[in-house]
Amino acid sequence: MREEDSNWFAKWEEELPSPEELIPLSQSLITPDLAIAFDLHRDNSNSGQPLPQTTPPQPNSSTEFAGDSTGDEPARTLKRPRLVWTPQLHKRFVDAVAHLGIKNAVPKTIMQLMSVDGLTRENVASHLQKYRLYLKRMQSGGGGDSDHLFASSPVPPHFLHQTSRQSSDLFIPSFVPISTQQQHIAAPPSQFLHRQISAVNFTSPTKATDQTTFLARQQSQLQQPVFRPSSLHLHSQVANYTQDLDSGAKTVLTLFPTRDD
DNA sequence: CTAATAATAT
DNA sequence: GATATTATTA
Repeated sequence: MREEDSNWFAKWEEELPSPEELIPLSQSLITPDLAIAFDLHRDNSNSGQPLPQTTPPQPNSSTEFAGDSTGDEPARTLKRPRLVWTPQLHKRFVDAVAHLGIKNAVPKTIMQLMSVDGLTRENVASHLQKYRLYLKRMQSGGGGDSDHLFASSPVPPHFLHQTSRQSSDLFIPSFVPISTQQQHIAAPPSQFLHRQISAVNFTSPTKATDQTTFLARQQSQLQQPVFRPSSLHLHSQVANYTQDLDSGAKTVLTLFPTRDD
């Protein structure tokens, strides 16, 4: 089965374009601020889950912020919409876990590595929990037709084999710097599709993954519609976390700006 | 952090 | 109403 170990990554890296990868997800992160700014409080009629394939538009190119109302400051204490784990997002998750190694694959670290703005530790923790259950279930019974999301991303063999420890994950080849060029979190209600907000998300600076910071940042953006973040921006930050990895971990990740997803 | 349970969406 | 997904709590 060793051969598979060599191959699995090859196949993985091959990155075969699955339908999910191809579909243009128009999912952007809508901050509570924006939500309220738009007068959309909690429309659960349809706001929750955007059907993956029913979301046609891709008007994300516009960096315009409709109606930057003046009185939207309280980003705190507001409940942000449910996070929707898209295949892409999940892939980032899996990548992060894989590259961190099971050992360091804890919510906090994963979150940091993912560098997905707006993503909280709780989000990752919850997803990680479910992911572990999925792995377990897979070892046991196998064919699970329910876990469509998880099935969309290949599961590194390492995950299945050992339950804990093992840092062999370090030898993993080229690591894709998880740059947050266009991340999709939370689904925009259909109503909003008209005024689709293209939230340009940059990775967190040094370690400020705080929601507050993030929110503040987005707000700033709203007021300064002059952002065209280039890749440069990104990897300078990405390079940062290298030190943050496990103290024993020497095999630092090779981070180049890749526009994978 | 992890596991269990509640809440919410489909 | 049941099931799946995510959030919250222990």
